[in-house]
Amino acid sequence: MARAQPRPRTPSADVTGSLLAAAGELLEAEGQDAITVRAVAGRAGVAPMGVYSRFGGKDGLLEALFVQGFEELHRVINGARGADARERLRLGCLAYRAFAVAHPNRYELMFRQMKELDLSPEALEQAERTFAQLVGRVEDAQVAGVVRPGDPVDIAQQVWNALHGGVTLEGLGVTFSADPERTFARMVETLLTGLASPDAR
Amino acid sequence: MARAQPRPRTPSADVTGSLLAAAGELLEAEGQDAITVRAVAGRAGVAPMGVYSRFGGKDGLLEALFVQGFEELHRVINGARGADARERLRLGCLAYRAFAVAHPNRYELMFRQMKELDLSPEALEQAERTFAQLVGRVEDAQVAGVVRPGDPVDIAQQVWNALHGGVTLEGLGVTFSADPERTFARMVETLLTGLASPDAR
DNA sequence: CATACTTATAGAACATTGTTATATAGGAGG
DNA sequence: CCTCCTATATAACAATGTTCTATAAGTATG
Repeated sequence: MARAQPRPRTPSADVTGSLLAAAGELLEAEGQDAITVRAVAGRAGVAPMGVYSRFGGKDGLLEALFVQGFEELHRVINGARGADARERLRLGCLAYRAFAVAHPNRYELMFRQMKELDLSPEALEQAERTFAQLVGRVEDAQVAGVVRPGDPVDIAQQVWNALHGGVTLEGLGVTFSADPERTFARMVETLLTGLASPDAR
Repeated sequence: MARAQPRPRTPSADVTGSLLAAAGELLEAEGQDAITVRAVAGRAGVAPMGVYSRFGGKDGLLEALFVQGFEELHRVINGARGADARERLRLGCLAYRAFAVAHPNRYELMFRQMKELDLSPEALEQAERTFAQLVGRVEDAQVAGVVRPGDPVDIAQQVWNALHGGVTLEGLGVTFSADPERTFARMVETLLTGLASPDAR
């Protein structure tokens, strides 16, 4: 009997995972602008509607990539070990850059989305956990006497400012130094040296 | 035939200036995303085509805003005066932040466009002039003996990294410190203190 | 097992954007 | 006065995020 042609449907049960994986691949390979609803859905083998039913729209998909990114960043920093507190703080900073260099498009997305879309509390919490990691290493360095006393959050913010600026400018390709990695490492040393002496003000 | 003047007849109004002004107003008021070809042309009272005949497209318009921004940033830093070389470097850093805080959307555009569109050599030169300004203040501080010897470009890059990161994170609203301006000022002090001692490596 | 109901998905449609093509108004030159 | 050229306005085109609608797949119910 001549029935109307049935519409092909995706047998895969893990549509959410397929979409997220497709978006991640597009992001790493071609950058954030390559993430279009149609491109992601096409790569995942589903219709564009899937992005809306599963993630509530493109923004939800980007937020999922944002959270993934901070989870990975947290892992990378956590993997930086050192003999003493100063070294752990220093290597944590270098690990921060290593992540950004290894995943430039992901890093860019993480901080661009921070402004463009209003993130859910859960997503923000993941970012805050990563910052708390830095605060913890600062506190350890204070206890060890290699970083001056004072609000560790304020000091960690100073460090984060410098780290973020360094990887951002390097990612933009607007570094004027010949060896950005070395300049970054020196900047971290400069900060640690400056933080070793009491606040001048 | 060939005319002596390339543009013998000017339109009744300064269309180029009107478009640029309209784009600047939209940028400052509503941010970069508000800059659409139709919105800019409408505000300037001309047809969308004007953006293409005058600026070669939206990218040309954004580049003009980019150049304007670096010109203004250069002026603001240049206006920062101080009693000695260290103070001039310090106040230059604070002036950098003052510009970014006063024109957050403009600042964001300046650094976003640096990646997204390939800028003309003239536009890049304006940005490099602004960086050279910072290098000059570093050199003066080296001569005065308040910044360690070494490649001034490398040291200026360290400083610029920190400045850019500070204003970027503040602009994103992801500062964890209670008083971002104070944290920024302290970060500059930390850097200057660290740069006062010879390179540890 | 068969039927009715719910849910998820495919495909099309809509609004907005940057861009390009086409037609027209308004001087400049002869 | 007529013709040509430039600039502008209008319209059309392609891509994108989003919404709408019909229907296939799945689930409960008798």
